[in-house]
Amino acid sequence: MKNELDKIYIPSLGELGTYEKWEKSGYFNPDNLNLPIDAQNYTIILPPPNITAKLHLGHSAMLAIEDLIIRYKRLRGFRTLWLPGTDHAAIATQNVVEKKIFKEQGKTRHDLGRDALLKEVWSFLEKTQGEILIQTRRMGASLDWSRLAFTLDNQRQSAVKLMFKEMYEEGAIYRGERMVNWCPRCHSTLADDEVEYKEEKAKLYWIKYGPFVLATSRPETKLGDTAVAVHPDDIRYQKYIGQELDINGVLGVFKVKVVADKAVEMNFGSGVIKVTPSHSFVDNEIAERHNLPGKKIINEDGEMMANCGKYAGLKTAVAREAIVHDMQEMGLIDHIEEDYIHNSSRCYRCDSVIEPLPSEQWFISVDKKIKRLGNKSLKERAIEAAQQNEITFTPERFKKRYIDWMENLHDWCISRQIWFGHQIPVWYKDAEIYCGLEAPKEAGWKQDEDTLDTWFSSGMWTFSTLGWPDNYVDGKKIGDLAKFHPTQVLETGYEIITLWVSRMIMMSIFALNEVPFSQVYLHGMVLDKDGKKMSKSKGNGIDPLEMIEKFGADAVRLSLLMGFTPGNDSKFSEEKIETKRNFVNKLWNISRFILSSSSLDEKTISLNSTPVSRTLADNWILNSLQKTIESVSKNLDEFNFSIAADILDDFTWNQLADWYLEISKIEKNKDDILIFILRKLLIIWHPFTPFVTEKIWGSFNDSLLMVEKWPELQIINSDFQDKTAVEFKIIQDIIVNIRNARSFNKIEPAKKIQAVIYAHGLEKMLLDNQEIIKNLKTGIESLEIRNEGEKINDAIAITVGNIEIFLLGAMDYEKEKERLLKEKENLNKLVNLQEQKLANPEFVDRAPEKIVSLEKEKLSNYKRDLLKVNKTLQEL
RNA sequence: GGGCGCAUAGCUCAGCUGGUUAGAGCACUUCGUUUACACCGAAGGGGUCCAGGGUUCGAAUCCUUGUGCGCCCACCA
Repeated sequence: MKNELDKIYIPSLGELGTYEKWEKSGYFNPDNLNLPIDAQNYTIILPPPNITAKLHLGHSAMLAIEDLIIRYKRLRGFRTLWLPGTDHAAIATQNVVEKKIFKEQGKTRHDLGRDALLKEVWSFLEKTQGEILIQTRRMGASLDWSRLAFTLDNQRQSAVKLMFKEMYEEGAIYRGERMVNWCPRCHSTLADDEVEYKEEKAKLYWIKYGPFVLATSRPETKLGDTAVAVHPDDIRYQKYIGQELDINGVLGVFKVKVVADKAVEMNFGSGVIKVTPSHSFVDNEIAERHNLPGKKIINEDGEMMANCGKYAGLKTAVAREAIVHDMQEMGLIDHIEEDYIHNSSRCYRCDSVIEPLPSEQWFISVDKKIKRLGNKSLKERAIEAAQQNEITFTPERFKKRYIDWMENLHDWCISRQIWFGHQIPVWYKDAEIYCGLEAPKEAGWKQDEDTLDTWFSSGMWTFSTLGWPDNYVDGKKIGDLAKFHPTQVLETGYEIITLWVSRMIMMSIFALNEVPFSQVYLHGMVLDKDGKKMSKSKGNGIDPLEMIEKFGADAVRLSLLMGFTPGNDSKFSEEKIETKRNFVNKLWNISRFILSSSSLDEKTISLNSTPVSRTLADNWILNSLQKTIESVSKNLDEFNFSIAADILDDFTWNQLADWYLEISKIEKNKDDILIFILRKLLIIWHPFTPFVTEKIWGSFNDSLLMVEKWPELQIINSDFQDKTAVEFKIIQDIIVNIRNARSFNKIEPAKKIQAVIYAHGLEKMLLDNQEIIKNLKTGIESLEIRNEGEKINDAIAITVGNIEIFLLGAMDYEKEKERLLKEKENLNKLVNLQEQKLANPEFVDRAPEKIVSLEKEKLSNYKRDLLKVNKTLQEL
């Protein structure tokens, strides 16, 4: 079969149909690939996008990279699984929906109640999830949709429950009163990374505190103080350490202990701090070290508690004013610093000020020694995995970031006081507590109202999607889990290495005692053209769908793959996509040119074996194709996607299109070679630009390109390879120099000139290629090639190595003189430099011999050229 | 405060373990509608590789200091 191609490639016409063809073929599903039993498996689990909003360009980059890897591996004969899914993103999603409801109906979640709110969330979710899946398909992602998962679907729900239960039974999950970040507005704990810090001005109160004067920004917490602390080395306060002091406060005299702790900085403030163990993280740690009691004085609404006398019931900010007022009357305020700048901690959702509170919460213990992990803790195993390179990072520097973060990890608070998410599978009845997969049968049990941190379920993503726990029987993996876990690569943005990557590693280690992936590849962020983060509120975002409509998915993919190196952010603009669109069109037209040859018949078109090369150019291009295949394969194997694309781009445009196709118009009968190259080229480009390559392939093949075989690395025999490259370079140089000379001398392109070439030993080679030299945009009317001859006056003289070229009939003496003078100057400089270098005994004695001889050769070449130029100049 | 990264052509960036005259795309200048492509072709101009110091026969590349950006973590009483 052979169908004519249109003059310009219009992506929007064919992409949907092409994707449909792929999907219908069933080849996205590894079970349908016709592979030998011993084919290796290759798995990537797609980082599930949040269903809070449509996809942005960051997601597109992720899809482009992962699809590139997967398509490449599929072509190389791996049993590839790329598994799709979405993330319920508990807090984020509930927040979006809450805001929406408040805007539309003026109601809060408490007005609606749990069930009604959840109903709203689910209907919201259905809509955005649909949009996300459409966007993903439009990018060309070859995901196995038959295995689509959601972090909160039924299967994942039962997996999460079991995981919780197992961890609870091992003691890896516990309930306890700990300091948490509490948002009084959302009524929920926040993870450390959900807290944002904002610099702002506040008042700093210097208060009289027994024998001390100390600074505080929160005088109301004085009611909860149980100690003061100083640095152990601070000579000013040595005598107080260990004493118990009576302190005068707004509610009367109370006792504090003086402790010495290194957390206190001597040079900050007065070097004395008050310790409020129940309402400050630092103070809490000090209290733990010194065994100090805590006193809770602020409740979950951010109000002063009953134990605060007349201040009870006041919001903390109000209480602060009142207490400062009273302290001033009592003469307890030394002075007040007005413009004190500090960081206030805020809720990342509602911007409320965070209250650190002791609260009853569920935690994952990262330090507990766990029997099934050989009496190591989750933290130890997770660090070990990176240190011993069970998991490697690209780029490598993120290994350090991961390990540093892991080492400082505190117990992970996994309970959240929101409604959307996995409800904690624990039931209470009076003092009894039950953890299980379902509610106890008897009446009177009440389930814990809290839900789990969203990262708990997404931490299980690599194995919950592969059928854990059903596929894990008596400690043995079966089915998909056995085939596809551990996965090969986790590809994601570097910003969630701590939030997500680390959690997946811990969860997988606990559940399966194996790492979830062997390789972590981290991409950077896609920024706008000014280097700012794209965001909806700033309105600087670029909508991927719009770009796909305009330029095609292939162009969008290429723009995100090229010039994008691992771990580095990339500034992005529409122009970049445009240039890639141009390339896609170029590839289209190259194919169109090759396929439109009238002599192409069915036999040639289906030809798959290496054609015999007949000329130097044939040899050169096949040789070059082979090198390209080799180095593209190597770079893809090493995740150097951008470099691989650059190499391919260079071959396709600068070698094939600019040279070989032009030559093929001169040296005829290259159909077999051209079609051979085209076949290989389409296969290699396919992982980058799947749509256009599949479309072209489909115009002369009945099979699908996506499951073709990657070319063998050795396509031609390697004899004379180097000779070929050198010889063809000479031809190229001759041509370029002639064009150059024409351009410099302003010889009109249409004007035909005569040329005489003295080949000095390369006569035969040049004669073999004289048609090319004559016709390849050099505008030569007659060409004479001889081994040597007399110098021709009245002609533009060019030298290429030993070869002398004279262009007759278009001499402009002034121009030519100018050119030669410039060349002379340049050569003089080079000769000087080179002589200096070679006169340096240290260089000659100590540099490798190869380098020295190379440099010597260079010098003699320069000198020879200089002689020639001088001679010509004289003659002019 | 601790850690990491970046600084190369007007712009966006490549340049791995040091070795021909430092590259690409875009932009710019000149020329060109040759039957694959104007989403094109030919030729060209443009760089003290942030600064200082060091290692080396040789440094954009390695070490060190400084400057200017960016990010991550901790959080200041």
